[in-house]
Amino acid sequence: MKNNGPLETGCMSCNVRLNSVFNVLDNDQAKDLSLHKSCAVYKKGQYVFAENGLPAGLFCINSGKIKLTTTGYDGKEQILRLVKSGDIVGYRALLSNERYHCSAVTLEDASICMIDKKYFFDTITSSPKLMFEVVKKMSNDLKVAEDHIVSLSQKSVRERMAEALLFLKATYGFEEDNQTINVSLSREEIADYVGTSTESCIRLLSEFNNDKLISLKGKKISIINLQKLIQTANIED
Amino acid sequence: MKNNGPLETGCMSCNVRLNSVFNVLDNDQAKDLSLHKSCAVYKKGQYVFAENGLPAGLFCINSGKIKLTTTGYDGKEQILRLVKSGDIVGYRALLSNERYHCSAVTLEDASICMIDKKYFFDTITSSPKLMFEVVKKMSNDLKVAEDHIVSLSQKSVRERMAEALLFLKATYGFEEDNQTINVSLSREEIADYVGTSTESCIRLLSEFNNDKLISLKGKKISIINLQKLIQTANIED
DNA sequence: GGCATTATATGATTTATATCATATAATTAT
DNA sequence: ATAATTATATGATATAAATCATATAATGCC
Repeated sequence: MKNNGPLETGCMSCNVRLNSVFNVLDNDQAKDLSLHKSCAVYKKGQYVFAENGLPAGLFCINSGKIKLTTTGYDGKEQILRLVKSGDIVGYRALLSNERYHCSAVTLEDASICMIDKKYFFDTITSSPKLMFEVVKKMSNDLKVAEDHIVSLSQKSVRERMAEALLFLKATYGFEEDNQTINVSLSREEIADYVGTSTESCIRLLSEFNNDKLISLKGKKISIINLQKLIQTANIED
Repeated sequence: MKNNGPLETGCMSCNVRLNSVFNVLDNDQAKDLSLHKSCAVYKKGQYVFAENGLPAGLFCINSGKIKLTTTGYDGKEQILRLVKSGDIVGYRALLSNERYHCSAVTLEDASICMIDKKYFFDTITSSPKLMFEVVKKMSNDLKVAEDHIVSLSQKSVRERMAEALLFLKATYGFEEDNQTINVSLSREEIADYVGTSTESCIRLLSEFNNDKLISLKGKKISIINLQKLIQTANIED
């Protein structure tokens, strides 16, 4: 996969107010915002930002899916978050004035806006509403991370694998057939999210397939028996 | 351990401005703040707040140590964060207007202030400086949580155990002897942080003790060979 | 102060999962 | 198209760590 960098385009088509945190802005604020953002088109596999880089602004996903990934030990990747259109990325390092501690990589072709750093800070400083939206976003990411910690600490790889499929479904939803998870990840990427080896990931997916919990077609995973998958994930209630 | 609830006291002795996030307030703001907080003394093992409860305010640790813990699967505890004096707790649920997703329990006798919810919201809304301090705090907690995810995903229990000791040292520091970690946790609590069984935790501590990386005296753990402990934790550079 | 309970310790056994190995299928490049 | 590379699949083996078991030490309680 070649990385020629994103293709800069105008912002005619993209409406940043569709992005969750910005829908608290009024019309004037939204108009002003569009003057301070630049849109770009990214090919699948391109970096939106990279670990250790300095944030120049806030990224808003207009379309496409993104993984936030960090390099762990012996170069093994860890997928920390999965992001969908409407979401913001790169807000953590930006807000705390740090370097990125993870990279953002597109999982498919994507259209992404960048809002200038200074403008973003001015806007959230003057709009508590927007600030609270961003805070809620970070708060949710923290909660999700801590849930992941509990899962990694206490669940088997098998349970976490089932849980991961439910998480992918919750994040990206189904395709039109109402059963195929609407994202294409390699087995390795799934393993890098679950915290297991690629082989174990492949094996467990095969097993779930044999047990008719899911069905596999290339990278496409369909949930056939949701109830049993939930049981396998050992989700309490 | 009996839980008779915290003992309410006046706020003569405690100075909330010592708390990290509040040192951005000016004198007038700090004076005003002390009118809207109430101090209480907690015995070791008491709950400051409990999972699923609704936040009534923000807690500031004047003295004492706190664990944030959540109940995982089969009732197994997971320690999510360890908090020391000067820190705030309960900010996440408060800011996102949710119920607590973890409990806060004192690890030793503690003196803790609570700042009224409404007053806290008014203050951070009118003081972007304070808001940014709280945001930085949450940002850091998110970073720490994500580092923990990588560790849980990619490291062995043995490595994580060594890492946990270094983490405890980094969080609470040494006692006067300059080698004893300044916190008393049960083996089970350490296991609940590391994500392992109590037996494995005990076994590994014994092993580190035999290998002269640490020395054990009851719940007190001293780091004898920091260099080797770092190696055992497999910390990269 | 002695009894009950809980925490720590350590041994024996089992098991989930990583690792190593090899094969086939699917992409990508030439 | 064909070769080369990468992804997926599955078997065999090794091992870290959980679990079960029992003993001792420490702590809390009447």
